[in-house]
Parts: sequence; C-alpha cells; structure tokens
Amino acid sequence: MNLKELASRLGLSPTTVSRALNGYAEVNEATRERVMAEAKRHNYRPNTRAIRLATGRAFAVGHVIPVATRHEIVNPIFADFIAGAGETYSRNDYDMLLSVVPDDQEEETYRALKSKGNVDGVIVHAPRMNDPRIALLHKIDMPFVVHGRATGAALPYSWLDVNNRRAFQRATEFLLDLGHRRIGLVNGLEFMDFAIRRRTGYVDALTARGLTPEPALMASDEMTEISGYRAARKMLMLPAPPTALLCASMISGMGARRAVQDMGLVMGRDVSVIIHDDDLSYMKNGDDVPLFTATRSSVREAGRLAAEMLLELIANPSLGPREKLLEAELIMGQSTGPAPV
Amino acid sequence: MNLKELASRLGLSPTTVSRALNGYAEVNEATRERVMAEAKRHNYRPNTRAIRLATGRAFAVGHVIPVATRHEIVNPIFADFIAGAGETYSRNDYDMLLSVVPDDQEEETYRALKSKGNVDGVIVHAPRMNDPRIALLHKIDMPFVVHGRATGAALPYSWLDVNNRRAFQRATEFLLDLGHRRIGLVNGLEFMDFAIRRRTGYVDALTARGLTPEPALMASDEMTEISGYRAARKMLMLPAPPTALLCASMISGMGARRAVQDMGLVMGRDVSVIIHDDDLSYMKNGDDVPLFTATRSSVREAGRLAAEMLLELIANPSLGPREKLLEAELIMGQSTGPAPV
DNA sequence: CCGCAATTTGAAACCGTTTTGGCTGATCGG
DNA sequence: CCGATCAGCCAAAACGGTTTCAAATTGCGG
Repeated sequence: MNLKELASRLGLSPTTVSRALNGYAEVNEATRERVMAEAKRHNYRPNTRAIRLATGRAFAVGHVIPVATRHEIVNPIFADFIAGAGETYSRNDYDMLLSVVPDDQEEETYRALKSKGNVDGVIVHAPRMNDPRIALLHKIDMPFVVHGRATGAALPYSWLDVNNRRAFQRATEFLLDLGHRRIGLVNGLEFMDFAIRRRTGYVDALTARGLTPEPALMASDEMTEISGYRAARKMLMLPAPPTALLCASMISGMGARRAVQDMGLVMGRDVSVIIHDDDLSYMKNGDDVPLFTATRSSVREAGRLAAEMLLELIANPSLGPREKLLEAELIMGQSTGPAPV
Repeated sequence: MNLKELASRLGLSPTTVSRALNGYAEVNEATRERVMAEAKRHNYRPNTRAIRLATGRAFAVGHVIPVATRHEIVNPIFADFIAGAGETYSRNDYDMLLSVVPDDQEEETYRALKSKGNVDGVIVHAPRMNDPRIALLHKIDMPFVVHGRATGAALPYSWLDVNNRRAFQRATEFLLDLGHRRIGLVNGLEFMDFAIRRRTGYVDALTARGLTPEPALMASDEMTEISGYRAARKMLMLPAPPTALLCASMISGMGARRAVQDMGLVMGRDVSVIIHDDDLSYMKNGDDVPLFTATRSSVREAGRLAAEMLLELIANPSLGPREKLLEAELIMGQSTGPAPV
C-alpha cells in the first residue's frame, strides 16, 4: 500500500492525503479523519526511502565506532551509551546508524556519511586530546555532539561530559580525609581526554594538601581486568605501597580487588579502593549496598541526553554549540575505610 | 555534486555515467575511464537516498535490541557481536541499523521496519524457547538470521550458534575426570535458549557417569557479577558444598571467584571453576596464561559470520535456510585442579 | 558498397514521497 | 451584487538516482 493507491481508494489526490497525514492545516477536518481512518485500516506506512529523497533529510544519526587495528578493544561502556541514545532515537522516529570502521578510515567514513547523505548528524565517541574529528566535522558541515570533551580543540563544539576532574578530586579528598597519604591512581589510557581530566583532579587534590604526586603511584593503561590487576599489584609490591587505590572503572577495579586479595590483604581494611562507576547494566556495583565506594554517573543517561542534544541541533542548526556537564555522585561502599596505622 | 552535474560536465548523459560507475559492460572502456577519473576528481558519491528509492533496496540491515522494561539489562556480549557484524557490513557497503525498543513493542518494530522499507533483513538476538519472532518474520517475509537457536520453532530458519550443549558437556566431563563429583552450575536465565542447552550438556555429562543432578547445585539468573557471587556463595555454604563450579560467563565467573575468596578458599585448589568465555575484547580471560579454564568461542567472530550469512540470504532469497554450528574450544587456565581429597 | 549485427549512447519513465503554485467555489464586507 | 478573501483541493515538478527501450554509430561479411 502506497500513497497513490491510498489516495485513489479515497477518491483524493496524493497531495491531500499526504497533507492530511502530516497534519497540515489546509485540509478539511472531516477529510483528515477519513484519510486517517483509511490509512489505519490498510496499515499504511509511508516509505522511508521516498520520504528521505523528497525531504532531503536522512532522519538518521550516525555513531562511528573506530576499531583500533592493533588492540581491538570495543569500549565496554559503549553498549550502555548506545542503549540510552537508542531510546531517544526510537521516541523521535530516528534511525541509529552504527559504523564500525578501522580507525585509519574514520575520516573517510565521516566524509562519505555526509556526501552520500546517510545521516543528519553524528555522535563523536571517545574524544582524544586535540581530536582531529572536530575540525573535520566543522569543515564538512556535519552537525555533531561529542560524548566527552577534546582538550585543545580550536573551534567551539557541542558536548556532553561528566565532570571527571571534579569526581576524581572529590574521591581523592575523601581518601585523604580518611587519613590516606599514599594513594595510587589506576587510570585509563591518558591520550583519552577523560583520563587526563581524572588525573588532573587527582593531582590537584594531592597538591592542595601539600602532597607530591609520585610517578610510581600513577598507572595508565586500557581499562581491563588484567590491566587493573597488574597496575595494582605493581604498586602494592612497592617498598612503600599505597594504602588506597583510585580506579578508572568497575572492571579495572575488579582487577585491583583481585590483586589486593592475592596478596592476602583485605579490601576496605588494608587497602581502600574507589572506582568510577558508569552504572553499566550488566556490571552493577552491588545492589542495595554498593560493593565499591565509587563516583557514579550513568552512561546510559548520558546517551539519552547526548542524543537529545543532537536532535535539537539538527532541528535547529542555527543554535550555537550546546554544552552539558554532568556531576558524578560519590557513593559509599564497602571498599573504603580509614588508613591503617 | 550529483549525477546530472557530473554528466553535463563530461558531455554525457546521466544514463551513461551511471552505467560507467556501476560497471555495466555496455559502456566503452575509454568512456568509463574518463567518467571514473572525473568522478574521483570531484569526489562524487551517489546519493544513498536516491539509490535506495530507485532500486527499492535499503542496503541496510537491522538489529533490534529489545530492552526489558523491568530489568534493564543490556547484554554484555552485544557490543562485541555488533562490532563483528559491523565489520562485515562496512566491507560490503551496507548500513547497520540499531533499534533499541521496549520489548513489548518488538513486533511493531519489525513490521514497521518491513513496511517502511528501512532494512533488507535483520539479525535476531537472544532467542528464547518458542520464540515468536521467527513466525513473525516468516509471515512478513523479512530475511533474517538468528544468533543462537530457538528450540520449538515450527518453521525452518537460518541460524548461527555455538554448540553450547557440547561445550558444557565437555567442561563437565573434564571436571569429572579430575575427580570432582559435586559440580555446581551457575547458569544464565533458563528461558534463553543457550542456557537451556548448556544445562542439558551439564546434566547429560553427569548422568552418563551415573551421577544424579541436584537442584541445589543448579542456579539460573542474569549473568552479572552479583548474581554469580550470590549463586556461588549459596552453593558453597551448603552442608555438602560443590568442589567445582561451571559458570555461564566471564562476568558471573568473576562473581564466583569473589565468593570463593570471601570464604577463605583458593580457586583452583579448593574449588575449581570453569567459565564460558565469549572472548570479549574488554574482558579478556588473562593473556598468555588464561585466568580461568574456559570453553571459548569468539562472539565477535560470530557477529562477522552471522552478518555474512544474512547478506548472502538477502542477495539470494531463494537460498534455503542456512545453518552454522561453531564449536567452542576448551582451554586450560589456572582455575581448575584435581578434586580435593 | 550494402545490409545486418554489435557496440555505444541517450531520452524518458520510474521509484514514492513532499512541495510549489494554481484553481475552484463559498463567504464576506461594502 | 460585486470583488476580495479564504478554505480546500489538485496537477505537476522535484528529489537523484536506475532502468527500459530506442536510436545512432561502427564494424564486418558478402
């Protein structure tokens, strides 16, 4: 069933039927109801391909997932972010397009997305320092929202981010207040913007109390269980080991916990651990009582909001860059306690 | 730059240019080269929206992700499967469409995808017993491939699955060979098809050796860390606790490990643990030496293959249902050992 | 050198919508 | 009663490609 067929069945022109269905004012209310009823009866749904060509719009948003050819890591927070964004798109009748591309083809992918007209805008994932994608997207005039921020970007851009600096600063202060003086940082890869900000927060908190950050207590690697384990273990084997650890994710935190236990220590008593909890649905930090003390911020909610922001930008391109900073909450779990004496 | 413009610039008709670019035989080789060169010079890329309307094809594949409105779990293997499938689509110039929908709107979503013409086919995720989606997709004549199988389906269908029964049977036999007699099963939700098959494999192995499966040693829940912890803990507190555990995933395995350690036991000595390892990129089971003894099968590779299968089906709909069963390998880690005496 | 086939090209229809620019007939103010 | 206004509808163009069908040119055998 297509528009022409429906129209002839109603004894109307396609023009009028189209207008009736799209809520234009110039069609008689009685006619509109007749059209609506007939459309429902025949389960008519306008062909998306035709709408897209006629309107020149894609009604779709792209998410380009670069896959590092070397260490093929798919970001674990990705699934939840996508789920959140997808909810927004579904509500607004937009399609979500996922492009999985080798990272050396990322630029080409954006250009193709633009010139082939597959999407109306994109979400930029995992921004790095001086991220080249921002200038590129500006140049090709593609609306976009960055999940995170890109320190060093020359041009303004829309973003949505968690206050990573503040979160890690507060977590560090919390540990300091508990009497800890040697605090290890098990960070993510520090060419990622969020990891840089987290380190800044940690360093700031230490120096504000007159403590000097020690390189041996600062690790940076992928946020996997193994990396967390290795980094924590290495620190705990130092002559002067830390009494507390700050971990970049739930997963590396689980690695850290394993390292603590392997050495016969007790988490929350001998070693305090704070993690950043992205509130992943398959990786809940306990239920009633949180397992880890954590800085928490829902990445799924971030997905919802980032998508909403992008849709607004698409609907109204004249809108200046929009920015949204989410604060993480500090939640108490069982993994922290006063520094051992 | 569009086709008409490019054609007039070349002094040719749009027809010939289109044919030249699409590799039709009836165009002079010299002309084709001129066209190709000019297209490259101007960076011409045909408008996807127009191609789609003209050809009546979507050049896109849908992945419908149902989100349970109650327990909002996003399947953790999802990200890697998508990454694998996405690689295939990128190679073949297909778009991947992700629909995140409340599970009570799933049927409506498939129907809409079909009648609006957004996709040429779909991948069905997380099949359950007697899954209604199979009959539906047959009815609306939408090509599809199931990731997994759906016991009880009346009609034939294309699928790609891991031999879950065999994997868990082998794992159980391996533990039996090590002298274990009380083996706990920490399974996924048993309305999921794969979980049923795994239990079957486990039960078969036990009964083949004259052992009777005990309900107290069989748990079934979401595959989260917490659930794994709870199930393992409960079993280990039994008057006659198991000496080995079989866990449905890396994540629930980590919960089980925590339970073991919490009780002052040592994994691999007091309690042996085998997990199923989907080889998730952010959740590697060790590196050189696997942490857990495991049945391993790459879900990312499954994504690649399932997508290839679907594209073949789309290209050649007359093809009968295709089936592919992948075997999991049993890999030795540090989490298993002979049963304690 | 002619006729026929093969090669190469182009005009126009088509895909299924939206949108532009009338057209008709009724209503209304003067 | 007349011209202007307006509500309601429609024909046709447009979107940017693909595809059908026909035409023009070339090559070749006789």
